[in-house]
Amino acid sequence: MKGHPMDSICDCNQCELRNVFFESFSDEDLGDICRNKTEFTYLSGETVFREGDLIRYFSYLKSGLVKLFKSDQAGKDQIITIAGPYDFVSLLGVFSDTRHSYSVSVLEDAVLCCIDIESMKEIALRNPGFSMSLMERMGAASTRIIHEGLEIRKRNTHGKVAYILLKFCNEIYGECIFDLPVSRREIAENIGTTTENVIRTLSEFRKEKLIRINGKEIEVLNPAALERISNYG
Amino acid sequence: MKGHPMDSICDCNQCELRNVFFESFSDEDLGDICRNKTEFTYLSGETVFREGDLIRYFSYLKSGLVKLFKSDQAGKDQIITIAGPYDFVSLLGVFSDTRHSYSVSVLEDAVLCCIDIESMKEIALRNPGFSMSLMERMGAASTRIIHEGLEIRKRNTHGKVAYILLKFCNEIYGECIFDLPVSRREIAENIGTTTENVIRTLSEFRKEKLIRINGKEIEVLNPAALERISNYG
DNA sequence: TTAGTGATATGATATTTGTCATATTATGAT
DNA sequence: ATCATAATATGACAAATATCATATCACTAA
Repeated sequence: MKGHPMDSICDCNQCELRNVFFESFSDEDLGDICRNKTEFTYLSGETVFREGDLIRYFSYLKSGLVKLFKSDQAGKDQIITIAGPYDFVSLLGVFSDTRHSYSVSVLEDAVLCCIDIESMKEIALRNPGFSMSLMERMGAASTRIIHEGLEIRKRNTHGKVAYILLKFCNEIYGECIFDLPVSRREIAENIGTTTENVIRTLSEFRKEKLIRINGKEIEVLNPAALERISNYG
Repeated sequence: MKGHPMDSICDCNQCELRNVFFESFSDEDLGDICRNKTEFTYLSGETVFREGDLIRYFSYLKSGLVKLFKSDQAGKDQIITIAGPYDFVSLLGVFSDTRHSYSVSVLEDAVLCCIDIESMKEIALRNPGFSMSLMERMGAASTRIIHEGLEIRKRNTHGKVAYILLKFCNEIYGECIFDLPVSRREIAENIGTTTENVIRTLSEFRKEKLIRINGKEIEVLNPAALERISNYG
């Protein structure tokens, strides 16, 4: 699946994300980026790229939600992280590898800004301030993923599920009521347990009135108690 | 603990690591690095820096073995990774953060090459090729840590212990017989289980003649079987 | 509509893992 | 040498987790 290039190419000068990623840019460099970028829209369920595909773009998410994941030989997936607006879709390997080391697929309709990787390298090479801020931002993204992995690794199943629910509340949606963008199986693939354990744990949280469940809709009724469980209760 | 600056400052021109980290350097830049770096030696058990300390250096390991770890409020440690020669000690946060987000201590007597962080930033800002190769190398380091975290997350205890033993064989020492540089507790802190489980699992591997144990000395007798267990047997 | 498939849900059970107790061996300090 | 402490080791048991079976529900395709 290739995504759908937008007819109306956005104007990078007006891009609300300019300050986030390209603050140190001159107008010329911004023009360069603008000419060498394509915006792609994807529908929920579509694949952006697969592990092993050639890297063509440096890309970041303007809107929507995607998952980064790896598949093993048995076909089982392992979710690395869920990325939202302002997050990078191409991680650090983008400048050193020729092929993607993970797959990306879309959880909620998404718009990606994709900049031709060779152009990106050229611009970085003649704009050291940009290289530096890129390094800072990509460093922060990697640090976040590493940190999240450690947080998950040290928790038991209850703590893991509480942790991921709070991530949806606090980081992804910013509210205590939301539609889960992933299946129970995907939660399991994210936190490293089985689908049944996720379902069971969610049911237990429901019985204890910590959350309300209606299919994909989740409401966190007692965030403080979930925090306690997440911090190992 | 501050480490012990070497009396004989090495000549970066002669440094065997030059090709690894600073390939794109001009002689002038190399001279700059050389003037702004200090080599520190540390003994096994010493601390290089602690989580929360101000970042003063960009540093990499010339020789020896160190652990990168985080401590929680209860004082329990979690090992992020074990780093060897040619590995970075300062990770990606080094250019964006002011304080270290993890601690580093020494497992085997180590020599660190430490370059003043402000000098490093200046040099990177006027040498975009260097920024780029730095980004590539730090990217590869982060990718390795993320990958290792995923590999650990998906294994059960036997698989985790087999995985870490094979890491010592294949990646750290390059032979099947070696002295464990870490305690059983540290292995547990690395793979996310308890000390008892590590000890028990090692004993089981010994009883099944997969390994030979003599205190810290380990010999892997059946790497193929360990591989099978690591790949989930 | 109906059949088929995948997601959610729950129970039963076996296995794995964590916890607690205890003993022995190393290691380091005085 | 002696003491204290940490590391290693093992058993017993409780708790957590994985596995297997089964049922219902939702959704898609024909």
